Amino acid sequence: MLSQTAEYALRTILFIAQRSKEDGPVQTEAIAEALDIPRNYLSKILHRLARQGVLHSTRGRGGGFLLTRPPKELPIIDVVGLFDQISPGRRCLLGRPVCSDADACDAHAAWKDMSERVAVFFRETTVGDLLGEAATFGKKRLRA
Amino acid sequence: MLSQTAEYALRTILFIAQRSKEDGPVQTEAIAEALDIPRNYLSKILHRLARQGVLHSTRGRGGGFLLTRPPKELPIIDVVGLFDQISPGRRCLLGRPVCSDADACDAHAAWKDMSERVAVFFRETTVGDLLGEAATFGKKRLRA
DNA sequence: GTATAATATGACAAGCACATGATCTTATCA
DNA sequence: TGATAAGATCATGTGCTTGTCATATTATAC
Repeated sequence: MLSQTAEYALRTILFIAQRSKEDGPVQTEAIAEALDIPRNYLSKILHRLARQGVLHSTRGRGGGFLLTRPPKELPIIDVVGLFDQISPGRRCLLGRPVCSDADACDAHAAWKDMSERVAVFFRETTVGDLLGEAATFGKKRLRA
Repeated sequence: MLSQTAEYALRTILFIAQRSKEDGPVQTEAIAEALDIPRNYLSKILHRLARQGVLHSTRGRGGGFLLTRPPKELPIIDVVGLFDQISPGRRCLLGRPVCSDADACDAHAAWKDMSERVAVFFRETTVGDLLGEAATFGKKRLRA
């Protein structure tokens, strides 16, 4: 479902969210070792997350990475969306160049429903939800 | 969602299902041209579909490919499943080596629900459904 | 101001999905 | 039995994702 890179990114964000609460900035080396991710590859992922404003990086002694937002305010689409294309109108299952509500293939309605569900999941689930800091995900969905 | 190869395979099966009704065995060349799929690449896909019993191939003059089953009895998982891994317990979103109902990450329940929906779609939708030969798909889902 | 700790980055290589080109094999027809 | 029509197969190429190695850059500590 997710590319290797996007999965690395998501696990990394979750790790930083937890670890930084007690220990402050989290170093690349610590993440690489804890999550078994190649160090330099991870470094590039971290850099990209920082460039896009999800992480804040500081260099030098005592440096590392911190979240720029509280976990509950960080939807996971903001993490995986940097690496994988999740939502933007996943194309027709049958590869038809045009497949809209108006001009639909037979799979269109059911397929659209599912791909929208997936998109909603990534948009509405936050890093905080996945950490169990606030189990709001299930409740939100049930109430709705 | 589907790999390029699996999409080729599905479109090819749909094309053969339609075309063979009137014209008998369908040749690689005709499919390649009509669907704009590289000829030799298609040839390998066809060969694989034949090996797996979805298609029947005949060589020589008048040869080509035919479905081995009526479209309504051919779930699309039997086509795309040869090329993409659709269902078998899509792994944990967070890449946890173990992520079961018993030992679940916080995303487990919601994620499982969605991946199961996708699997059901591929299992219960047939080639016939997609051709509109029998618009049973929507009806089935609505009745259920 | 030099040593050290950390991120940043450029060059490159392996592996896979996708694709191409050439050739081999099998069947039909005259 | 030779020409032709078709699928089968082998070798190779290309681009992207993933991963590696080496080095540059920036900050802190003493």
